[in-house]
Formats: sequence, C-alpha cells, structure tokens
Amino acid sequence: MQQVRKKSMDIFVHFKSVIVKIISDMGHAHIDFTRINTEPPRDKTHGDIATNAAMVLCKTLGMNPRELATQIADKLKDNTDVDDVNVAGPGFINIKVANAFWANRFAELVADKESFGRPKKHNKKLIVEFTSANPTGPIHIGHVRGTVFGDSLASLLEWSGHDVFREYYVNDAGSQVVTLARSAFLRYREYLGDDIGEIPKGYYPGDYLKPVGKDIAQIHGDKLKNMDEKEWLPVVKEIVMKSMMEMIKADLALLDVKFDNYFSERELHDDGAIEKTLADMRERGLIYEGVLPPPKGQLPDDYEEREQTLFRATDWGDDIDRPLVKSDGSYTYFAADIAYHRNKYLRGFNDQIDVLGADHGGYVKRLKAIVRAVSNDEAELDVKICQIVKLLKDGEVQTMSKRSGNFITLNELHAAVGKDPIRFMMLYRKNEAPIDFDYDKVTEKSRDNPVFYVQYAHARVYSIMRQAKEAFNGFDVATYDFTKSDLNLLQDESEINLMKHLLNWPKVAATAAEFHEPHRISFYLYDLAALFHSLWNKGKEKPQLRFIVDNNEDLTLARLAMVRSVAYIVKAGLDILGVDAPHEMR
RNA sequence: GCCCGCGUAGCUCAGUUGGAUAGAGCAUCGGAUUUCUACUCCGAGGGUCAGGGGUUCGAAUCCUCUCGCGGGCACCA
Repeated sequence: MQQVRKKSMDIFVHFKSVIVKIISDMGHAHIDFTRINTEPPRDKTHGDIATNAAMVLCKTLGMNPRELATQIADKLKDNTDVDDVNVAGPGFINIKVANAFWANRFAELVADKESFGRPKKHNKKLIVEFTSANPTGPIHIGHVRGTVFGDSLASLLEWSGHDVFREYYVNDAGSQVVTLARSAFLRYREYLGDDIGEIPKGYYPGDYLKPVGKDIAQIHGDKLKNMDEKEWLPVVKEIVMKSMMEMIKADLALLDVKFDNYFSERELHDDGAIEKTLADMRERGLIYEGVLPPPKGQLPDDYEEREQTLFRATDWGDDIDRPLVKSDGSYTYFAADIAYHRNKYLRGFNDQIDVLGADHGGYVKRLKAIVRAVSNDEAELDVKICQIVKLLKDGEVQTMSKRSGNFITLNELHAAVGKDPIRFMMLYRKNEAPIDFDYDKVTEKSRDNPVFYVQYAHARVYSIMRQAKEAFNGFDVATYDFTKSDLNLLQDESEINLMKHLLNWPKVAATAAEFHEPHRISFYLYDLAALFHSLWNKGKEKPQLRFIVDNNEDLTLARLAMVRSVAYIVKAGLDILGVDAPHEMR
C-alpha cells in the first residue's frame, strides 16, 4: 500500500491520517471521520496508540466492529512505522510504534527546539479580557488568579498561532469614582494640615490615597480647598484615576503582565457609544419597554414594580430580560457592557474570552447573550470563571476584612513569595476549582513544591550540560548541533518513555488551547519533570544509564540530545505560564 | 424558590470532552541511602467516582431525579 508520507508534528494526528487513508482506500472515502480518535491508551502495555475507528464507523459501514478492526489492523501492519498491531476488547486497535519511528520523530523535536509542535498561524483574531479590577485601589489577592489565568491563556493562544489581544476594562464611569475622588480629597486636606478625623463610612480608607492627596496639593496648592465640590471634583477625579491606573500597572508588572489596551468605560458614555448601541438594538427589535417580574428570594427594600427599558436577553439564551436604564434615567452598568462587547465585535474580534471571578458566575449567560445579539450570532464569547483562592498561613485560613481596607495586596504577596510561585500555583488548578494557596509551602524548595520541581528540571539540564563541558573538553551546549546525535542509540525503556512523553507535548498544548485550559500545561510539566528526575536518579544505581557515559561519546551525545530536549519543552511550557526557566537554582 | 459551579483514595486534586483494570502528590506502611552541585530515592496498600434511574457496544464524563458544599438572584459597579 501507499504510505502516508506527510509527517505531522503531532503523532496522534499523524496516525489518524494514516488510518483515514486506509479506510478511504478500502472504498469509504466519503464518510464522516471526525469521531475517530487516536490517543495514548490508559494502559501502556496496550501499546503506544489506540484508536476507536472501528467502533465508531462500524454502524455506518454495516460491519461488525471487531471484523472492521481486523481489516484495518492488517493494513496497518504494512506500515513501516508500525511495529505491532492488535485488536482488543470491543474493537480497539492498538498500535505499537517502531522504535525507529520514535527516533525519527524525536529528531524533529531536537531540530525544532522550543517551537516543536507549535502550530502555524491561524490568523484568528481573539480578545481576552481579564483582571478589570475596579480602579479604586491596588491589585489584591482576589484579582491575582484571574490576572495570571487570563495572561497565560492569552500566551497559550498566541503560542497556538492565534492573534491575541489582552484587554483590561476600566470601570471609571460610575459613582464609585466619585467616592474615590472624595476619598482622595480628604487625603488632600489631610496633607494640607486639616484634621480629617476618621474616614467616613463608605469612603475608601486605604493609605494608598495619601500620596494622591500629596500630589494634588503639589499641583494645585491649597486652592481646591475652598471650592465647591462641583468645581474640584472633575479635577481630583482626573488626578486620582491617573494615579490609580499607574499603581495598578506597576502591580501588574510584578507578575510580568502587560495589557495591549486599557479600555475606558467612561469613553463609552462620553462618545455616545451606548446610545448608538441601543439605537441599533432598538432598530433590530432587541429592546422593549416592559415590566419585569420581581426578583426571586429576598426582595430588596426599595423594590418598586415599574416599566423599564429591557433587552430581550431571553431570546439569546439568558433566563430573564435585562434592564438598560436606571430609575434616575442613566444607563445601567449592563448597558455599558453591551456597548463594550459590541465594540470588541466591531474591532473584528469574533472570538472573545472574558475571565471573571467566582462572584460573577451569575453574569455568564447575559454576557454570552450580549455577544450573540450584537453580532447577530457571528461572534462567540467564552466566559472563564476563576474560583476563589484561600490563603493559608501557618495552616490557618487568612481572612481579610474589607471594612478596614485591610486586604492582602499583590505587592505584599509578591514580596513574600515571588512571581514564579504565585503564577505557577494559580495555574496548578483547573479554573473552576478553588485553590488553597499555602504561603509557607509555596516558598519551600522541595519536591512538595511543584514550581521548584519543574524549574529544577530545567536547571538540572543546564547543570548536566556544564558537566558535559568538562567531560568533553569544551563541549558547548549553546552551539552544539544535537541533530547530529544518533537518537537510535536511545533504547532503554525509561528513555523511550521520556521521549514519548516529550512527543506528547503538541497534543497537550493543542488541547489546552482548544478548551482554554492552561492548567493542563502545568500538570504536563510536572509529569515531565517527574520522569526526568526519576531517570536521573536511576543513574545513581545503574551507572550505565547516566547521561554522561565515559568513553562513549556517541551514546552521550544521544542522551544529551534527549536531556537538552527536556529543557526545550519545559522552557516552552513555562514561557506560556509566564514562569522563568532558570539555568541554575539558588 | 430559581440559575451557575463543584462533589473522584484519609487529605489536596488530575482525568486527553464517551473508551479497556479510574491516576498523581501529601499522609500511612515497607525497603534503600557518603549523591553525575542542588530536590533524598524505590516500592506497596488504599475507591460504591455523593446516591438512584436512564441513553449504548462502552459512562467519573451525556440526560434525569435526590442529597451535600460554594457563588449569584431588578435599578450597585
């Protein structure tokens, strides 16, 4: 038979195409192949690749699954990349791949280095909105998870060939900004020597506004002090907003997070975008005047039934229609949100992702409804909800009191723990699962700490290379071309296992990107590190498995190619997570 | 009351979107240990996948009901 020569980076994709070709050649070219899976079997003794092809297609082809499987298996045996094939269970086809195939495939990794398995450009325009913390104070622990998640998800999608835009939505329009300005004005008076007493209830009490008070005084002297609020408010607002955003950007820099754009909610109000959006929606019949049923559960004290302007969200998958105009005539936050998501659509983002905190779980449906409605189903929104982070210190949960403004800031957390542990631990859980963030454990340098464990794998590779340099008299990892290594010399089972795991990387990264789940990268890297460390440890008992083998330069160079490849993939993965890949541990 | 998420080993969690005998770390138990700079290492036991019913060749995964935990439930942002 004719072999499928086109090599795909992903071995599973590759073998799927081989199987599809076989079935097509059997005279079934025009059936649906999408349900065919090629994946590693749970049990390694079953081989390297398992496929459900026969079970999935037997109905359409009117055949017994085992019989079909046997026919496909017979053809597979002719493939030189295949060492052995068997049919098992209800009709699984298990493929054992020839060692030479692994070696050939591994040569691609060695040649491609960190970019191994990286898909080509998709030219899909994606926007990821995350953090979007209210600009009324510093970034604190509650924002950190969503920030790290959003940033890494964006990196992951970039790695996968998409055109990704990171955006922060600044809620600078509502009454909270007025409160912020008043709070800053108090600090201004305080700086000028007034006794301001206790910060009144409802104001922002944090010390971080003191420098803002000072700034105002330095710019305007005491001339604001005796003005009416009407006059000083816009002035103070301007200064305090600018100052808050600078503070937030500095905080985010601690995590190496940079946004492509900070999108101002106020501008949506000022430039008429909301009116325009609502006018468009009215024209399309998406808006009506009506009365909403009273909210279920505890009725708010000031509830009054009245007719209001509503968006037909129920037509787009939401549970209830949503109000757009408040009783005082101004727009709701939701109205601005519609204009905002419409704006994203008009900028060409048909794939949108919003990263939100657990307390916003109730908004998912309405946000999705918005995007569908304003784009007339051309654009799609995925909302990722990040669960809470429980901060543990000395084994006890740290509760933070909002009342006194006494929350743990990113700044404090960063000073105590550092960027890499923060980022890794935030990504070492599925986004919907809560995290216990143990202050003490996360700084620990032991196997118990996955950050260290993974970083150490990378550092260990460089350590080995430094030793190789001595053993080989000036051997230089930076310039040596490992594609010259003879990878067929790697025959030990533990070496083959490590190589297989490395070759799994493209599939892991692709799956993580497809489902917007960066945590898969962290878990993969942890497993990779475990395999690598374990192999290193074997060298203690069996010196013949050591990476650097005396008097056998060829074998050593083959092993060094493998070792070097561990660092390529760890580096690629850690880059996505935004965690440093150190050359040595300190 | 309604909506969303979660429920997997003693504990903390994965589980390749429906695949075969459900995995890892910690803890427990049993061994090894003057080391290719660093982290000790190797192995074992441990399960009604919250529970019932259903869909099909096949379910932790999909549907349905029940229980438990968390979050949310006009006009705030």
